[in-house]
Amino acid sequence: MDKQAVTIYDVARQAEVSMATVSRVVNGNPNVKPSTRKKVLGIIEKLDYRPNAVARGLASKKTTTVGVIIPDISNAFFSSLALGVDDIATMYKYNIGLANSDGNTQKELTVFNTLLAKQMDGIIFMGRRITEKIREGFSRTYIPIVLAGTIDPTGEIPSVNIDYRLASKDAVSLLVSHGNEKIAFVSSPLINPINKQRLKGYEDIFLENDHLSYSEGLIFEVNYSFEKGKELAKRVKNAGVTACYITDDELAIGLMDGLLDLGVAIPEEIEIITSNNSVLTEFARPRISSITQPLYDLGAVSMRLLTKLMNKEEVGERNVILPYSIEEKGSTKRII
Amino acid sequence: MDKQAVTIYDVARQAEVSMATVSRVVNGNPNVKPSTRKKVLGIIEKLDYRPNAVARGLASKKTTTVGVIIPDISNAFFSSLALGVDDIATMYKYNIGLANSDGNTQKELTVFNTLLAKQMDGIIFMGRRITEKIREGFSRTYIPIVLAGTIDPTGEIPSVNIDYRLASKDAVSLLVSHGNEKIAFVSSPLINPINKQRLKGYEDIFLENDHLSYSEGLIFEVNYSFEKGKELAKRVKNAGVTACYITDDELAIGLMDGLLDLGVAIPEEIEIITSNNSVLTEFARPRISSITQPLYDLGAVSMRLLTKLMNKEEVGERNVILPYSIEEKGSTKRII
DNA sequence: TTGAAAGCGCTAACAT
DNA sequence: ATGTTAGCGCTTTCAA
Repeated sequence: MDKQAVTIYDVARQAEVSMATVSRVVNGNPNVKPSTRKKVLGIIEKLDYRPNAVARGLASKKTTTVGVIIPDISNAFFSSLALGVDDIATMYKYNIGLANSDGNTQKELTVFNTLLAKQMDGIIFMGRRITEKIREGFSRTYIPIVLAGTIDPTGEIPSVNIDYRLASKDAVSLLVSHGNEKIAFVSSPLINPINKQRLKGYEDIFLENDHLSYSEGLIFEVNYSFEKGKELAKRVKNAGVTACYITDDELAIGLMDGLLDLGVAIPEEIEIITSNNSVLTEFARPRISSITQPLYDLGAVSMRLLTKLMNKEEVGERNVILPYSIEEKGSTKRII
Repeated sequence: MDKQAVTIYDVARQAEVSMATVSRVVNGNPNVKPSTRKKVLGIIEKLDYRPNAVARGLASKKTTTVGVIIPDISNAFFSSLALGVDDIATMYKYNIGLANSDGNTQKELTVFNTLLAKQMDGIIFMGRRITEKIREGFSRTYIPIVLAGTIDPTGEIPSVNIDYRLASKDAVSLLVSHGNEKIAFVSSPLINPINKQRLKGYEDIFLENDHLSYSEGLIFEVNYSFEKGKELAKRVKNAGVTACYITDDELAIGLMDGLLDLGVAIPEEIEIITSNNSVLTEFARPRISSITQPLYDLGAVSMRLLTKLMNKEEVGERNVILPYSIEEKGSTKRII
């Protein structure tokens, strides 16, 4: 049936050597006489033989495939990480087993289990938060797991992130330096530990600036999405804020969109700064000032870390923190 | 080493049945006495046994995973398709083996081959065009392949698309109905068969409208990307066009961005309509009018088609055409 | 440098 | 309804 019915045995027979020898040349084992190697290679070419990775996986207990669990592949933030993961995976000859979790706790667990069943050599996990269930799932296996752009409050699981708290503090600082006194903190669900960190960064500002007063009324918590941001515009406007720090780009674009629809001038009347600097911030008008996270690198470094873990190499810091910066664009005032 | 060292044999022994019986209950084979089934299930639970999918794959010659080849996972167009693919794959109990091809012909072939080596049950291919090399690769295997949002000019390979020619004709028609006479066709590389179709749609307009004259100077061909679109703005403006049809959303946003920077009023001075209606068109200001392609469905239907092919079910049309529509937003004039 | 042979964990006839 | 027994295609000792 399968056109690819050529097995290692066929090659061995035609090359008049044993399977073991064929296996050796395929795997680059040096203990093969050059002349035999050449002969085997010739037959491989002639027969168009390609090793069956499944059989290989069964025999060697390695699949050279890593699972990637992702809340939403169509989200610019996560897909940028995924690109970084894929590139490094390819570089190290790994394939990707992709699983969308919809950010659904139950589904995260399900896909994690099927990924385990498929014998992934390691797992990159992206999620909004680490639930007890998934943590328990993680603890039932020895295969390495790395969190990418995802915080485990306990710090037990290797991860790659930026310092969200410091970054949001810096972002809000910028707004403060522009003279803003009523600054909104617009956040996707605070149950997400990253958002908790960001809120702390926001609160840090009030500790250092006596003339500012913290108010519950300045905290807005909604769901992730363009639409939710848009719906929020009226409330934010009515709160009388002159600036907003926002935890998600889509949310930020939605909010800005809503504000513009309400006739609010940006940045003149309300300044906006967001968190992820995804391409979306470039596409909006005005362009949205943002914390710049190294999205691609977040994914790439996670995958690199995972390769080390899979190879049982020595790794220094298992909770990697990457640098960030603040990029001022059109949605904040340009102070001269 | 592995915490998951439990095999079907362990379960069989403890449940005091044969491996075959365990296999039967795991696979839902009805030929098992309820009481034994219950006993086996109990042991499975107790031992936390999870079937090894690799061994299964080797024995059954089915991996229940499908390969997805994608030019750029971080591109909104493709990642939306990918989401549709993933959802339907999950629904049919398939996993996804993802491979980014960078739109690179050579890499497409490489990843295709590794996907084959990993014994994917089927492949979803997204690309800008089908090269002879990849076609040859396809022809060397019997596993089903479906093109998603990708045209094979020969129509040999099963595919799911919209009627790009008709869609672009409709889009340009709208511009004509608004009184525009100099309408630009701004395209990513025309070597892409989809763009060729679109150009034909654009040309169809001139056949039906005698007062319009086709001119080479109205055709702009650049690379995919926001930046390229932006760079193009001056040339487009200088060409004196009053409207543009654009083949890619990022390109459209870039072009619009560039035009706005040049002080061009949109849609008053130049109307813009694009092709993919990705979320980006919502994020831009003004929002960009667009052909609406059912992105998610393009992926979902492709995957559904692939499941039929993998099951050797009867399929009516192997080259599926999905409906599209035109959505007028802020970048085209609203005629009352 | 090469070969023989024993699995890897499971499925799928074939028997019973 | 259940068990026996070959493999699936490869890696990997262990010998030679």
